[in-house]
Amino acid sequence: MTQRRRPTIHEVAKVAGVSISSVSRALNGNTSNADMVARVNAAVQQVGYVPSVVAQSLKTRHTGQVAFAMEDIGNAAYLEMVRRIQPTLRDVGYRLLLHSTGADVEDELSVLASLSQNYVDGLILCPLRVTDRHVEALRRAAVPVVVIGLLPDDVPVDNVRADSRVGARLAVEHLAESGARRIAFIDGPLDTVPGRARYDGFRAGLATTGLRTDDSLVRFTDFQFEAGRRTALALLGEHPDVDAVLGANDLIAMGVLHALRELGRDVPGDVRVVGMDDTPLAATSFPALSSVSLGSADRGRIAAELLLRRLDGDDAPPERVTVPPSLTVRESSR
Amino acid sequence: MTQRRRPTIHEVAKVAGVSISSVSRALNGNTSNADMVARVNAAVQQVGYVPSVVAQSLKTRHTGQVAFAMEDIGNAAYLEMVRRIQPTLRDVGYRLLLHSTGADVEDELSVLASLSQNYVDGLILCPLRVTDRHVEALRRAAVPVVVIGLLPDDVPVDNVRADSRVGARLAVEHLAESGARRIAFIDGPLDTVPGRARYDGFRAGLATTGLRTDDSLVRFTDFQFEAGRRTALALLGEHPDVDAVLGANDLIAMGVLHALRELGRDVPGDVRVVGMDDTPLAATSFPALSSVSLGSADRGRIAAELLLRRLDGDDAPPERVTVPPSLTVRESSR
DNA sequence: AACCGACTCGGAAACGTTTCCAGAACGACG
DNA sequence: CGTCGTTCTGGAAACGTTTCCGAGTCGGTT
Repeated sequence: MTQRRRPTIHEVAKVAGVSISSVSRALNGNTSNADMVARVNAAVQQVGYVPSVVAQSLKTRHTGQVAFAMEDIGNAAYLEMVRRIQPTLRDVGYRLLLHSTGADVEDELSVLASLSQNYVDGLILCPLRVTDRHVEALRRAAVPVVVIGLLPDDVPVDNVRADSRVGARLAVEHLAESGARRIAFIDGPLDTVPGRARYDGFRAGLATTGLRTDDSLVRFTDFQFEAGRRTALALLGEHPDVDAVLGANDLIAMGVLHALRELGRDVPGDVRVVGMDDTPLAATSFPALSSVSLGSADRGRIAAELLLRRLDGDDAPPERVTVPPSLTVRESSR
Repeated sequence: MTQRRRPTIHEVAKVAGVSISSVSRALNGNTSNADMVARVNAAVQQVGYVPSVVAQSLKTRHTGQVAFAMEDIGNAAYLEMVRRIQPTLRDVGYRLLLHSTGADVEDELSVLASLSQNYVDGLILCPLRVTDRHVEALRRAAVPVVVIGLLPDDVPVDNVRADSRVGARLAVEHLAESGARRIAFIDGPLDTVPGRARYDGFRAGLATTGLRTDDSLVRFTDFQFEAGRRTALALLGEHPDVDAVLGANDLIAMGVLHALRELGRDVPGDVRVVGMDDTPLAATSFPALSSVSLGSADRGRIAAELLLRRLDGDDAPPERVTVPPSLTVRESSR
């Protein structure tokens, strides 16, 4: 490997026979003399010059980079977000940095703190939960931040949220309309933001449809397939009269489908099932799973757009966008 | 927002009453005088100093960043890779940049070219296919590159590959051992690297098990769920005697499962099904899908480790690692 | 007591850009 | 023909670090 030093703007200037300031101007379109531009371009070609983004960043004080931080990219919801955030940013020339915090609150905070190092121009953050220290860190963040998820009203930061409360209510109303009377709910942990919101939405749905609230039909477990399966087996054993189950996410709902199959109950004939998040799992399961989409892709796109506005210098007051949920009915509840 | 300028090493030096060189040395552990270190640290605390990584990068000529480029992060195989690459790099202080090239060869090449801008210290690349221009670009890449996927032998670049040929053979041998005699294969496009390798592996498996090769039982379609389902419906209509189907990935195999269900054929009683890639889909489908893992997570981890070695200055000849496939047998072929 | 080596510290020069500023060139106008 | 305004160019100063180099201090050896 020939360890030749890569050419700088000085080489170009020498070859073109002009000053480095003229080279810079020609390359950045700040010159009108066509002859100068042509000479510089020729010299650039000749020496194979490529600007150093690091030096540019140092001088211009922006990096052309944006970070996205979330718990685990393996989570389908975050994955959908990345898939929309990346092209949105890329189209206007930003690079995307990924931070998987791995469910570690300290790690989340250290990402926020590290923003002072100025290695990115902005951040999109999906916090697991929002502590006082988060609020403090968000207040003094060195660059614009957009938070995807619930956020106290007084935190001066752009915010995009899903409405999983309404989402859960939608699911319950749909199940009730299609004839279900004994609707069970398998939720995630109640001390997480989505777990809580979905529980509230479930009860709200029961209330609006006039169904009786029976907390013995509600279980809290992890947002995982096996957890959903085992919990469903137990629940259905104790309450054979259940005629519909709402899973707090698609993985749980898939577990429920498995459990029902093991118990020999027909879906949707005996029991209807609905999941949440509307991941690719839902469309390919058998029977195909009805699911409430919480608009992950949209949330990602909107967050990216909000951030881009800030990076453009917009200093309007922070915005709060709520993406409405939508239910896709498939065979599991038809 | 108080637009106060963030403090530099000069502020720290002034407050501590020492020179900027001493501050730099103290912060980088190049000084032994405990008193100096203490004073500098105190000053750092007092003014709230955080080093500028951009300035550091300019001076030290490395950025602490690594890029990972692939077609689409939505693909489960790439997703698994990212999930292992990120922590591996993070543990030694590197940040990860994501490039989804979106099946665009030009975009892939432009990523390679952009390496000359020196915004990353290294790259992990999963090329769709390897053209002459790729080879040329890889040869003159400005920073170390590790390629995940097939690569001509003479390209001087670290390389990690799966062995989907052996993977497909494994699947066929397993199906034959469990009693299948008429094994069909639904492959992806034959002009893609994995499509070709899996086809070869399928035929090799038939050969080693002594089963007759019948190309009317092989179909080429897209690596997608719907494609798999429709192709399976057609295939099984024409050949009702098929007693096993290998899908070239899990999505195709899921489509096959659906098709069999629509046709009222029992799995695995009437027809056994095996997929490839061993994605999360496989474990949650019903019946749970047997699948050949091509070691995406391992490939990601190994690629990251190889790259780290290069970044550490290792200039040994390029390495070539092949990750062996492994079959996980689940209900769909038991 | 003088000298020598080891060690520490400050000054200054990089790293590769952008941009401010001042001067040169030049046409136009009085 | 002199002056003024405009346009273009080159020099030089940043941006915020790291690191080289030389000067100074100090303890130990002859």
